[in-house]
Amino acid sequence: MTTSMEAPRRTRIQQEKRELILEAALEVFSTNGFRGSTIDQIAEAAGMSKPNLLYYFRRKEDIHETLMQRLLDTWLAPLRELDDIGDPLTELRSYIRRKLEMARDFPRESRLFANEILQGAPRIMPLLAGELKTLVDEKATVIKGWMRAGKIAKTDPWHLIFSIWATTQHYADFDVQVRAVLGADRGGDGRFEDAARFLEQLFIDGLKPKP
Amino acid sequence: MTTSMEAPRRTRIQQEKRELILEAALEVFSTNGFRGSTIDQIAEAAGMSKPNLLYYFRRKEDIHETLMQRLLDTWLAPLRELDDIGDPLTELRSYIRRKLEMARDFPRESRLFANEILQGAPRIMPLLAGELKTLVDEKATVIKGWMRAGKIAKTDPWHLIFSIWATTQHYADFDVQVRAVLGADRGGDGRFEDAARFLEQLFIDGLKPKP
DNA sequence: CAAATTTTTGACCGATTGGACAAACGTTAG
DNA sequence: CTAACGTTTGTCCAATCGGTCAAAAATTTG
Repeated sequence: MTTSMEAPRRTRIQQEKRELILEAALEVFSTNGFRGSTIDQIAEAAGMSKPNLLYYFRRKEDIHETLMQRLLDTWLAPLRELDDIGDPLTELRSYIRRKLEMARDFPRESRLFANEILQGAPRIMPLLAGELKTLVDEKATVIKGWMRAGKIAKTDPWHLIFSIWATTQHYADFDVQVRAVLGADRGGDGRFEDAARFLEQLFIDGLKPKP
Repeated sequence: MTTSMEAPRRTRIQQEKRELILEAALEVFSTNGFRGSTIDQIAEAAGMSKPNLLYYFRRKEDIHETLMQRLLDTWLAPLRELDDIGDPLTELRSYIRRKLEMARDFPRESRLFANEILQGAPRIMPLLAGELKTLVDEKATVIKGWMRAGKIAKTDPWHLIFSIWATTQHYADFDVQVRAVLGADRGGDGRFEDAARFLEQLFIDGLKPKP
């Protein structure tokens, strides 16, 4: 019984191979951008021939689109968890920590997203002005509530969120630069812990309510 | 007398046309990335034919290289001006303001740079580990001096610089996202002044020496 | 087993790419 | 005027691009 809604209805092989392709495509797209990446590169990284890859994804854009859809869900998860209940400073601290952990653990996803935005977000603009804006506005209201209640210092919630995004994602998107500047001694694995300490001091201490 | 050092020795037309090409290339490269841009696009944006463009720059890479060389000088100028003499908080405040002004006035340059770093900085890696690291280390020492003297609060100078870079450049590199989230009412020209106020509060208030 | 279906491949296509080249054109110095 | 030099263009090329297709190979189903 085929319903009007399109159901995936995928074989075991299809599921596995599609995952393999998406993993390879994430690697390639995140370092070369969409136009800078070729189907051949992705196919080779996935260990299959180009026509075989095109059997699973008919067009190059389809791979990118699937990747972006998945990305946005996991990418915004930390912000979604920012909750009204619970201590404001604790909430913000764990939000910053989670975002920094994502920059550390999923740098390719961060770069893929950065690439898309840098080029004017041609493929996800509607999502930015829709779903994303709604979410940010909602959380900005929560933060504003904390400020009105005197729980944290008064600032612009939107620009606060932007700054948290910018500083945390910087360690994924500009990783080469960070490591080059820090050098061999400080650019090792410890750089994320240093960053975590610094960002906590910058944001959390800075947000403590002023007497 | 032709010296062994290569001297430009350019015609007036050559100078003008090269500028025209570089201006066009900045526009194209910053929005499409290096591999995503074509010589035809640049030639059309510069109002000339492709062979004519290739008369002034033999290879596509030459245009990009020239652009990157110029970029780095102007890009690091604000940090170079960060001076030991003068009030520390004033110095840092004007550094942040200058960086934000550059994000506002030269977003294409910022995106060009971001594109290069995102893709692993294949063409400017030596500069990052050399000239840039030297400059940052030098300024970090200056900042550390201020901290030791009790003029500003103690933090990690390197990550402080990273955060200033990240937050200010965010308004150029992620401009589409910022405007989409802020919406029609707050996403207008005033967003840079809002950002300036927020960043001053975040960094400067946060850096005031603790009693 | 055999038939049906899914997966994989090699060969191929038109379009676009970066770049070469010689010829034509324009400009200027003697 | 004319020879030399600087500039511009049309044409062309090999390589690469995204994508098609029919047929072979592998797998699943009955």
